[in-house]
Amino acid sequence: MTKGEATRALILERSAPIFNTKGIAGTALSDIMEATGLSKGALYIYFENKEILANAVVDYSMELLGKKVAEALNMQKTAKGKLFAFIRVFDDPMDPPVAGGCPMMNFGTEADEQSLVIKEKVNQVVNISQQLIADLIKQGIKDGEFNPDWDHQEFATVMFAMIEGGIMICRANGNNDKMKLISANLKKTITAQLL
Amino acid sequence: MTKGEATRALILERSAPIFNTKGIAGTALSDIMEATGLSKGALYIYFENKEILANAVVDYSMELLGKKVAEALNMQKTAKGKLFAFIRVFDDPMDPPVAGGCPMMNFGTEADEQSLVIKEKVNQVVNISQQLIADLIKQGIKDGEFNPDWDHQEFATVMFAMIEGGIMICRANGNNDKMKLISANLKKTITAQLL
Amino acid sequence: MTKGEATRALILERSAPIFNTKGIAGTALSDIMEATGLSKGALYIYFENKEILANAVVDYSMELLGKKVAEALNMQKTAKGKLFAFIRVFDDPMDPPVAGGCPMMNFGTEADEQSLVIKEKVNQVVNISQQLIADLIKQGIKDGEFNPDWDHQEFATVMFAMIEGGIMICRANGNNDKMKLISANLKKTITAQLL
Amino acid sequence: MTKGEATRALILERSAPIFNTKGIAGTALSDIMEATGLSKGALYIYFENKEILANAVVDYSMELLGKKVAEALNMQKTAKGKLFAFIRVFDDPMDPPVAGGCPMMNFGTEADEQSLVIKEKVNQVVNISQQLIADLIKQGIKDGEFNPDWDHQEFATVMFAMIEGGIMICRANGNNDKMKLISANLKKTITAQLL
DNA sequence: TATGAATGAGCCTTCATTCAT
DNA sequence: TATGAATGAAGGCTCATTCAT
Repeated sequence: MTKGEATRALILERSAPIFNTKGIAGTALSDIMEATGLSKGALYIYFENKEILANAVVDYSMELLGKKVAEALNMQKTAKGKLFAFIRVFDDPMDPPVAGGCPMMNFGTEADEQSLVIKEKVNQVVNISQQLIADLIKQGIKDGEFNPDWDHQEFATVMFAMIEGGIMICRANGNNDKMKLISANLKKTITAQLL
Repeated sequence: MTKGEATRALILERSAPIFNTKGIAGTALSDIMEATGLSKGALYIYFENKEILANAVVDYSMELLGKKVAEALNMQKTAKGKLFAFIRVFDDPMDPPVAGGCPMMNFGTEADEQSLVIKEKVNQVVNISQQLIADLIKQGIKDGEFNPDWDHQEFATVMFAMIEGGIMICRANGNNDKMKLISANLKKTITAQLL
Repeated sequence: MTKGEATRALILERSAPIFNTKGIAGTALSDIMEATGLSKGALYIYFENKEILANAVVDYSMELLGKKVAEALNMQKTAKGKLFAFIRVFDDPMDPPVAGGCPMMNFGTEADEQSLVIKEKVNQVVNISQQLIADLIKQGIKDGEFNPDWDHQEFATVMFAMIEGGIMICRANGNNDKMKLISANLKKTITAQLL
Repeated sequence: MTKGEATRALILERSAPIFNTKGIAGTALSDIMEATGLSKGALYIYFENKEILANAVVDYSMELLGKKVAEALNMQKTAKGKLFAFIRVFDDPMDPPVAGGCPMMNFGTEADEQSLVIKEKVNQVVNISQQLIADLIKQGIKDGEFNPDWDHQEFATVMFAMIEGGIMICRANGNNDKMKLISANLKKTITAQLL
């Protein structure tokens, strides 16, 4: 990794929590200068403009989230284990896998009518996430782990919605209480489908 | 209503969808001037500064949402009817009860680390909403409509999370497909608790 | 004239010599702030951006030049008198009719490959100027003042080119010496065509 | 020519049309980096700063123009031939001897109140050009080619002014039409002085 | 009550310049 | 000789806010 590549990586790493926290419109380049210790001019060496930086930060945050999920899932063998691990990744919204909250929700709500590019990035991750859950269940059914009549597509959407809604509630509340309820409920439903 | 009160109401009415759509940081006073047809000076007569206007807009949006829910619920007699009506209010995220999307999610994610005042307003509505659902179930149980063993507190949170998560998915997708799945699932669960 | 109109006029008046002297690219908004005593924000009330201001300044300068020429010509009765008056307007390139030099040459050379809008504005004034000279001669011929065989179209172009070239020479030299030669030569040619 | 000298020459060659086209203020070092394929640091090895580069480019452009004129004149024997050749060099302002337009006019108008050094360089070339024409005529008179009463100093200035003014008109017009008129007129005047 | 002229801080961006490698 | 990472001043522009009218 050349020095330039290291600086580029540093910028992404340090900007991501800021964008995720303050929003894209609410983040000033001066915030990023402060967080990185770089001059304004240096930022423009690596990112043509703020919009391009914002897009790169969204990509970075989504990839980071994906890695955290993959890591957690890889440590499990069974479908049930993997589903429970997925839930655990999002179990603690006050200390989330990507600093600042859920990037899907944060960037999604802001981009809704601001940036088509980011809206589409969010859309893809939202879809992939549900598909991942659905695929886990399908595999579990194939392995004789789950009830073959379980509607995996429906449950994937319900589970993903419950997690995202739970994040939203907990960040409003300022505590994780409601997420505990939700993850318990999800685990109960999953367990009920075990053969 | 004096002329002044009418102007104040007009400002709130016209600004609400803009703030809800573009976010608070992303909304300029010039946007509101354009939407209301008022001069900059006039806005400052009714609202001391942008922050105070934003707070008032959040209140207005939450009240509007509350009214839409109350209206829908008042047309129903049974607890089941009221729960179904609640779901229907949020059934169409692409044409939501408050223009621009769900104000709880939109203002909540932005305010998360920006404005404690708005964060607290959102928190209250989030809690009241769950409480409303829980109370409907409690009443339904008292009236002999629902299974008395139903955990109303848990379901209230689950249902609210599923709706909010569903809104988030649908706005990312750009269509209501997944919300149909979710509301069908919710109705199925509710029906299952009927005596 | 409202206060706003007065301010707008002031901005044009004070910016014109600066743009004409330093060029459009070379003129900073801070130069105009200083010259007008206005704040940056105030300039943007009257002109959407620098390009629009520059275009307005070009218009203003060309109109000013046109007025100076018209004024000088209106004081003369004969075609010869008017032609001589035209020459006199440009007789003193070190103290030109529009402060900073000839706006046709200054804006024309800069706009050449920078701004199609200004290039076209300059083109029009360049053509109108030659046409004005040609028309004066035509009128003089009609009035029996000039030799009817005089090629007025050719002379109009030659005279205009000599004046513009003369301005360029004199501003390079830093004195009006060569312009004296040129205007004497022009007057000689004109006189030679008198009947 | 060492490699360093070659690089220095390359920079001048490639920058000249850019400076001549976009102006000195309007040319960024990044334009020159792109045109030369060199890094920022490399440019600073050969030219201490932008001003010194600009001065060198002006010198280079003027020398290039001088060479083109000398070449054209050397192919002619008679004074008339040389004068006609001089005119031909400037005959096609849309495809001028130095790419981007006449450097005397372009650099002259910009430098007028910006750079005394460049203003003086332009002044010298403007004077030398007229002197060259005057000397050609003087030689023609001495050789018995031209009428000895011809005011060579006056005509030199008139001819030079007409050419420069013609260039300005044609670049505004976007075509060479008026230059044809002007060069025909000049040739007619010269021919009239032949013995 | 309402306007609109004006401000100034702050934003994004560009650019000439420097310097370690 | 040449690179490219980095700087910081300055440029154009936006925007919340003020205030005389």
